Amino acid sequence: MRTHLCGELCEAQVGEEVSICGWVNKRRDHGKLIFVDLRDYSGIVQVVFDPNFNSFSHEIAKKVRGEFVIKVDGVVKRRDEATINYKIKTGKIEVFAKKVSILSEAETPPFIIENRENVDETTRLKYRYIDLRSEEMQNNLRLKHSVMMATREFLNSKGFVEIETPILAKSTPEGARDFLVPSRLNPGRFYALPQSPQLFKQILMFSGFDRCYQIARCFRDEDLRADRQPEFTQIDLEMSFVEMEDVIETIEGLIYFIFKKVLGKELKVPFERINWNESIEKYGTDKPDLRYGLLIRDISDIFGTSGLKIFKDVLQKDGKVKALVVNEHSHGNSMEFTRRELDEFVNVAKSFGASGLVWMKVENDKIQSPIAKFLSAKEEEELTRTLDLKEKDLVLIVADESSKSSKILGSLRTYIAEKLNLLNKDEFKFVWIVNFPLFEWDEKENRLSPTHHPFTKPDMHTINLLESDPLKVKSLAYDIVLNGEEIGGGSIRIDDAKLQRKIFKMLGIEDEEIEKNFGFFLKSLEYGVPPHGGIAIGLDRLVMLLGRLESIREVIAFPKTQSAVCMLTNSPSEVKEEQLKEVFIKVVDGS
RNA sequence: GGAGCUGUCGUCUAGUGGUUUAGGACACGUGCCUGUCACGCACGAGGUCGCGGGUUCGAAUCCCGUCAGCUCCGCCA
Repeated sequence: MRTHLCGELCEAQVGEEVSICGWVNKRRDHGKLIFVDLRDYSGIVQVVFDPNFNSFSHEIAKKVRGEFVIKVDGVVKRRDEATINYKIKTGKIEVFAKKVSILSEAETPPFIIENRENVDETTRLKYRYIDLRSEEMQNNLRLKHSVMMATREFLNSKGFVEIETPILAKSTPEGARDFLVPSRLNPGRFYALPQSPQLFKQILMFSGFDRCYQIARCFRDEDLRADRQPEFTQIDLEMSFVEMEDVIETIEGLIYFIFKKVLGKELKVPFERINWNESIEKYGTDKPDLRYGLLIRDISDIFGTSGLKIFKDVLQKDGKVKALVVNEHSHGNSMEFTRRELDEFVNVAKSFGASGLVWMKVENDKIQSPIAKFLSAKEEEELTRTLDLKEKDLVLIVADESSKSSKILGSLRTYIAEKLNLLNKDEFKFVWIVNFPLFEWDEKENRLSPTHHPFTKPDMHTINLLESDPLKVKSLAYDIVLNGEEIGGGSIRIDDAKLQRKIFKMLGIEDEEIEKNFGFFLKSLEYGVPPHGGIAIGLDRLVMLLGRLESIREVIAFPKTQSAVCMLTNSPSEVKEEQLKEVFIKVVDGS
């Protein structure tokens, strides 16, 4: 049908007869001459319809409109020096049309493709087939494809086997909310779409595949965010006879390979590592952005004898006074915060759950602050020395329960970094978070819950605390963080049925529930299991960051809105009564 | 479940109680135009101001509710 792609035509084809197909990007009608910019995925080329050259095709070109799909047979000609368009790759040539066929007419498009950046996302999602024609979306999805290709190439070369696991899987009440699928053949029973192929990939290790991976679709029925969709894709892998170091090394190799292959960028490996508690202490989060400083400091000691009620009360209740130092060093240039901006920080901190925020700024070598008059000379001196305060430095202080004050300042840290433009968009800063606690305390349920997941192996150096102080037990889990986004996480898994059962029990799962939900898995652990571990990398997030994009929706062809609706197909939708009957479902309350 | 922001021709937007018969740009239609590439010129068509209620002599504008989209908190083992 065609001999060339629009974007690949160049001076080499001058004089040749070519056939090209594509969408009409733009038509410019000069009465006699008509110019059409023809677009396919490779690029744009100008087609000239000249009545003196071919009057028949010129007549047809009069009817052509934007987004029509046409086929053009013509001759490639070199453009006159004066008419060269240096803005496009094919600007030195043009195609003189001998014959044109309209393959498909098109309604006037709801938006101009080149203008998509300014168009409401709802409209773009409703007409996703048009949005996807844009250079940006083509690039984004092709970028994702390249990452998938590189992943397969790398893992295949390391002895991994790609194995599929069920999409119709088993519901386990642990973890995220499941998407349920009713079973027509088994009335009243349900499959669940997998939140991850976790247990299947472990069992494949028990089956002796040694190493396997899959580019796996995962489903979680939780609320959406800019970086979260109800269905998303993970690079999911599992390895036998390995320790944490082996998995980490494999992933560093994979990420290095992807960046080299896809962006031509050589990353520094190995990546930095931070202990989980250090991450929380210094950055107030388990996914720190290391592209900038703004460290959190514990200044409780300074206020140990303080008469200041807001600090005294917190410290007496075992809380902490913590500070975020915003200084010229981390900012890169001189700064001055207005009263209005300081008030804004207070409000932002409150929106993150702070009961208050105290600010201090150094002006003319004096500390200015709403609490300045309550500070003793000694406290002021210690603050200046401990935090190494210089002229114009700003200190933001939160006093609260230790982890809460860290978390609030961590959120504030991100907010300020964005506001002060501390983020280098071209930098890729990876970091491993290690030494996670095995459990967290679930305030609402009043029981232990796993930090990673219940199959994570405890760090054997701390296993003796399992009974006495379970919250102090560390795990062999690891997260990989890129520019403040968690892009993956994994662990060495429990390979002992007795320990696995004990962990389930500690999580407060009844014996009966354990049998019902995990009986098959506990049994599989009893027939010869290799030490094993793995990791899952969030493919969409990784590609989003690789493409320096703001939203995961930009790397998913047909994403859902924040209320989990597909604007293109209008799913989810109601179904016919008969369909419901077949699967024994009765809608009780649709509201 | 909660907080914030947004909603005006196909698209992007101006309009903060009366001069609005809701204005502009792009797109669209018709005509003219042989070198444009953000083509140009002329004319034209196109709006339940998200929806419902209220306040007012008068509402796109103020108030209440509601819906939708986005960002965030909770949630995401």
